Amino acid sequence: MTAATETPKPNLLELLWRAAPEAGRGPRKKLTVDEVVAAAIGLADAEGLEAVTVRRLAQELGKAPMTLYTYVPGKNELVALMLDTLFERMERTAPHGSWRERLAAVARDNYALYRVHPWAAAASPSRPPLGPGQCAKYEHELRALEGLGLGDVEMDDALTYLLAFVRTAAQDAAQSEAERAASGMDDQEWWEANGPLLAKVLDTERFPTAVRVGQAAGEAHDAAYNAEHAFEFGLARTLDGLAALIER
Amino acid sequence: MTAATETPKPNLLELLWRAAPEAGRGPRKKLTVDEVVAAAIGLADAEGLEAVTVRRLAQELGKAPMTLYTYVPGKNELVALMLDTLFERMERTAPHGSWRERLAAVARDNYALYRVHPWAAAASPSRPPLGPGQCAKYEHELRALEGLGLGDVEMDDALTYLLAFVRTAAQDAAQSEAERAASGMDDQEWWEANGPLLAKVLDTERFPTAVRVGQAAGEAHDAAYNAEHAFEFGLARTLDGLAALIER
DNA sequence: TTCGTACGTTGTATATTGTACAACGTACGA
DNA sequence: TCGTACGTTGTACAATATACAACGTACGAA
Repeated sequence: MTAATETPKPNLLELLWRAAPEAGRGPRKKLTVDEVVAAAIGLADAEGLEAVTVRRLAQELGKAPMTLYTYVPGKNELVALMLDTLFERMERTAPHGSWRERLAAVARDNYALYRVHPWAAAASPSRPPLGPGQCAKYEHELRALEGLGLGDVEMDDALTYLLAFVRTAAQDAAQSEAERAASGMDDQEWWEANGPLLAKVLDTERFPTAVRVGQAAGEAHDAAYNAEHAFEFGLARTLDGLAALIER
Repeated sequence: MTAATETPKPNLLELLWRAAPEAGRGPRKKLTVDEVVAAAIGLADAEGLEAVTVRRLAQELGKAPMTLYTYVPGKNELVALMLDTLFERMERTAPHGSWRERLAAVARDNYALYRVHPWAAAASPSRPPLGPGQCAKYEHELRALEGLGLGDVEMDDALTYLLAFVRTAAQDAAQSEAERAASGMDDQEWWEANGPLLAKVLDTERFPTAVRVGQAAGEAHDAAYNAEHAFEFGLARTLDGLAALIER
């Protein structure tokens, strides 16, 4: 019952800021948190986040699975670290031009990040933990909104709104790709398989507008859902929406 | 090698439209797909989607786990059915007023759905499978966009954009609540635990804007992240953004 | 220099998950 | 009436995160 020998789990924040008290006695660590996180990111990039299991990652690093728990308290914390590392590394276009150009650049930087690391869109929460990467990102992105006459709270609201749009757009794009890949059917095969039933069931009496618009949308985009188009359309709308706030 | 006795797995679309050919011989089924789906929805509402396991759901229905696979080919299909059922049942405010009021009503109906069934926001893809519920929903929502001078493709784009916003807002709200509940810390406890480190690490030299704006935002909302505020702010922006398209 | 102990490493083990497979029995159609 | 298609279910398996304890390393005090 002696509480003296308790080794408290490192906090997520301490981990993010690499503020863990370094060990004294015992064997030297043969890895670093950064190496573990980098390996996890590489694995996720190559094979998706679902391939990042403790076993697999350990194997990739030439260690036993349980070893990783010395570096990271659990898998959730690992993912948080992966994300913050991405945020730290990501491209930050130097701000210039009108506020609209500056915000568009912020949006495109984020979208590019998520397109290169599709797993990140799904993993990233609306309010990421305050790691160094996230803070640097927040600082940079807020600067695109300075000097526009917005209050501090409005600046945060506007940025959160913009980033949520981008994250969702990227998430939808990645998911749509993943579904296509998983089904193993291209569009034509899908229609051959499901067309007859749909034709029977989608009568224009019950769903006149839906059938008309759905068909038009389907034909306009080469796939059933064209992610890039949705992003461009949404970005324009989002900036228009912010214009109503900024230029009021 | 006789292919005559193959019982092909029922297609997801067939399942959604309840178009499966009813069985002839053999014992009578003691449940229906709808009962299974309804039980799953109830379970998810009460204890979250992660509580909906095959074993648990079977127990709830007084059956052996594997029995469920007679009604549903797998868990993915079950979730799709749960969602479509929600869409079928959901409130659809009768359209009236300006286009802005009509679209706001669509957004609020969706938001209300996701707030009552928080698991649905996370589970629902950007393009849900074309079940009867989804079709009825699509038809109803498109009508709020008719007669505004938009092309068919633009109508679909605009609706997709609006719905993605609502889904994300609801998702973020649910996630923020879940995290709060999971951590078991209220805001004060969190600050007591993490404040000292943050104070050390967030120096105003590196992150001047971030610290200033972050503090203002944190104080403005009673919690670190106020979901309802984000929804109202975002809805206004989203409608403003669509206004630029509609009233051009 | 020595030696106790804190701590890194790892093998084993457990509780959960989705679902494949085969046995069993029911009730329809010939 | 009876064969067989199909609903039901027990058992089984692979994969997950991670708890626990054994083992050995190397630091810090003697």
